[in-house]
Amino acid sequence: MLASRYFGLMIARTPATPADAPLIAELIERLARLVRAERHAAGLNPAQWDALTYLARCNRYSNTPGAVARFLNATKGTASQTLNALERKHLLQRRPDPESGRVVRLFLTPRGETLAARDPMQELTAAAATLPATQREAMLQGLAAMLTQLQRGRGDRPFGVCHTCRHFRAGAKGERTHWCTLLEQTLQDSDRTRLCAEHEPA
Amino acid sequence: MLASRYFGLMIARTPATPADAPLIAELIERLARLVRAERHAAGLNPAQWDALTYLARCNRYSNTPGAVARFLNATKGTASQTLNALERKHLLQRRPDPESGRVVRLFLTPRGETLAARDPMQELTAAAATLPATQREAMLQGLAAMLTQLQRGRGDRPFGVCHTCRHFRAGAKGERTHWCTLLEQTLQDSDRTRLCAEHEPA
DNA sequence: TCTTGATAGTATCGAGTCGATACAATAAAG
DNA sequence: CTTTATTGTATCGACTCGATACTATCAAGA
Repeated sequence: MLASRYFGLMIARTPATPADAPLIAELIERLARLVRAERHAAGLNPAQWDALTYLARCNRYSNTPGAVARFLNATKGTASQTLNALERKHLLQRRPDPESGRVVRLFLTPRGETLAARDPMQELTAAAATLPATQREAMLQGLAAMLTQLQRGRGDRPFGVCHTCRHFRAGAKGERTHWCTLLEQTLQDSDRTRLCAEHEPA
Repeated sequence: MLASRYFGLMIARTPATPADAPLIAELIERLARLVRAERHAAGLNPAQWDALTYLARCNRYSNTPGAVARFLNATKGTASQTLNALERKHLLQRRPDPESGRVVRLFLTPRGETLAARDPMQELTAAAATLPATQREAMLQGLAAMLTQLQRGRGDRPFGVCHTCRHFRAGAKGERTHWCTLLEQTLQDSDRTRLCAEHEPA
């Protein structure tokens, strides 16, 4: 129990809360703040990095300003401004959707793709990689549980990847195309592991 | 392994990195962003909450603008502006240090103290509290390890509480005063669990 | 068809963050 | 007694962020 003695946040606010719960919250906050500081790099700021790396990782139905806004937990207005900044820096292009006149599609430019691969968050990843495997597993589950619980409390949708979605229908063995029953669209094999704004857990 | 399938961040950047390390990083980021959104409350913004709650929890030698800046991982200039905002809102008072003419001491007003107790981060704490105890323990250790590693990499000091510091000399049993060998000052019992900017692990 | 309403996105405003730079004052060390 | 380091502040420009107001498009019902 070195950790809890080391970072002492002993102010117990509700007696029902276990003593180490506030410590976990504190550590998550401080880690996030550290990465935030790290993410003022390459002329981008944290919000811009978030949007850029989201767009590098979402499937082709989730590359809209609205999806970015929801992913960033920001209002549409705020997200729109961040997208303006990325567009001004020629990392991103807005194009009208051919299907629907009120939808805008976002595409990274080659420069944007290149930059997205250099996300400063890698430092956090590297730190996580040094942990023993069993601990990583416990953290993964714990963090995921915390996130889904908080999101449920806010009533917003949690963003997942296609192949864990209840609208996903895998193609036959060896088949490289799949099907989304919600959008009624063909999915490429590469879409399987991409973030989708319409994701609903199976 | 529901978690890693649910949040698929499959872009392995270095082959040496375990597959779940980026997931952990991603989850920490998203949790932090959620809390950040939550922290636009009571007329304060996240940076102001950070400074306010730090000042509510630090010992009386660490309530300076410089310590706030280091705790927030911000420059002195940025921290100074945040402190301006808090002072304008009458949550905080700057007073010159009687000992040293270039040091400023920060004191929360009664309103500031009251507000600090209503930190929106409590939601994160509540989410952590629902986890099983063994998982909390693993997360605590893992997060602490990640934080210290990142801080070491940046070469900055990690902020701990007095009674884990190598400069701390506990008073005799039942004694309510202690001693700091660095500042050569008496410490009250209540200081034992407060954050100190000069902290060095024992 | 007309109309009402929901949805997707943008523009603008004001307060504030944030790093960078420049600068003041004080303290310490030679 | 002069450097030099430390502590803190002011100002600038780009940007975030929520709030508000707005436009355009689509959808569903009368």
